[in-house]
Amino acid sequence: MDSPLYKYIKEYSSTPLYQEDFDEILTYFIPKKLKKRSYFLQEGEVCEYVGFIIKGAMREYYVDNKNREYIVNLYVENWWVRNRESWVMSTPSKYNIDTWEDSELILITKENFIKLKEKFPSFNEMVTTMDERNIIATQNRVTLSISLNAEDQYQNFIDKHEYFFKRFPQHVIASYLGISKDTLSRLRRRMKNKN
Amino acid sequence: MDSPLYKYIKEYSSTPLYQEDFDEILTYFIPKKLKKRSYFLQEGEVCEYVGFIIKGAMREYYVDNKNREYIVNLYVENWWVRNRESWVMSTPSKYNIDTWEDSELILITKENFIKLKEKFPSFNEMVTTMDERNIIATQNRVTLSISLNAEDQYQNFIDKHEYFFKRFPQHVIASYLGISKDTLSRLRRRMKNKN
DNA sequence: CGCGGGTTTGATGATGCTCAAGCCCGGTGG
DNA sequence: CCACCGGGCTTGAGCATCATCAAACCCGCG
Repeated sequence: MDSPLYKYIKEYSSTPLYQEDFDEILTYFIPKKLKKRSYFLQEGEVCEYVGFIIKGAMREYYVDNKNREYIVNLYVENWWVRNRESWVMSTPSKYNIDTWEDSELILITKENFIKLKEKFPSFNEMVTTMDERNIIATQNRVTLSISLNAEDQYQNFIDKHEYFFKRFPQHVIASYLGISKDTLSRLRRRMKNKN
Repeated sequence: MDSPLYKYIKEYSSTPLYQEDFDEILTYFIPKKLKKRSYFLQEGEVCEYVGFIIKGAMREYYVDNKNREYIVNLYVENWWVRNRESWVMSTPSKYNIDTWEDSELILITKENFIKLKEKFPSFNEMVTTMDERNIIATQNRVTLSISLNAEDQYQNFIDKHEYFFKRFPQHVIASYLGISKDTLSRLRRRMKNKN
């Protein structure tokens, strides 16, 4: 089986998963293609679906009252995408999610997602693992943001997230790190001169 | 039943929980008292237990190579405490967790924690809810840290976390917010003058 | 050739840090 | 009862870092 989702479940769960079970799992998903720069979720909408990214790149961002954009998450192939708060609470999203490249996803509703967790132990285990990793990664991001300066944050980003680094332009990465594109450009020059 | 844990499970799960089941759940926990300023977890140790705080206040912090402390999490009554990364991965913790007040906890090992999730649906649901809230809260913290200046972060902290505000001194809150105690002191004066 | 998106650069200013000193206050021991 | 101590908070001077804004540049593409 060469479905990316199948591989993903195998990787993040130790419970066996039979072919026919996976086939059933797949029936709960809806394929969806999104052209570059189209919304997966817009501020004010309730996030009804979780998406699994087969192909593409996406970003999640927040717009403040001065119309500044802050990119809070980036997503590429084999990532789950949703706004957690809106999805869990069924409240209007404070964030936007859109595609940075043409993308292919498979979508599933919250109800079906929960159903799959109850019915298939391997699916459930995969979700637990994924959530745990999410918690660890986000916590790490907080720690880095309060303990590192701009340059060290950027260096750490390059080291740990090459898969993002190759896919998004500098000003997107700057926003993700909470620094201005100008500062990022300058510190890149400084770093280049050092080596 | 007036056990704080019982109330907690009821609050964070919609599945019924029978008295005798809860009694069984409790047998998996180990009571533990910790005097003020003693460690729950020290850097380098593997986090073997999750603790549920019955009484007390704790902090989790990171020490960098210049010996600066960065407080990354605060905990009070009715919170679960652990270092997630060390607990999940069974790797040496990069963080310290200690008590800020005399505290009473009940502890449970990872194996037993997983056992309870499998055996008691209400326990499992409570854990899911708790993890989801954790993800939402931490994500929010990231968003705030990249989009707000020091003053607005502090104001937001006061508004959203009075239960921490009352329990920890200023310099601890400053560290939690990623700003220096001096800056916090100054912006408090500025804010006072405004009103 | 011109356009658009992305990056660089300079000038300037705001924000927050560092370090050292002093203050306040509650607790303790003589 | 007073002196002292320690923890926490405040304050000032000087400095480092980073943001802002505007302009220029670069390059791929229609």
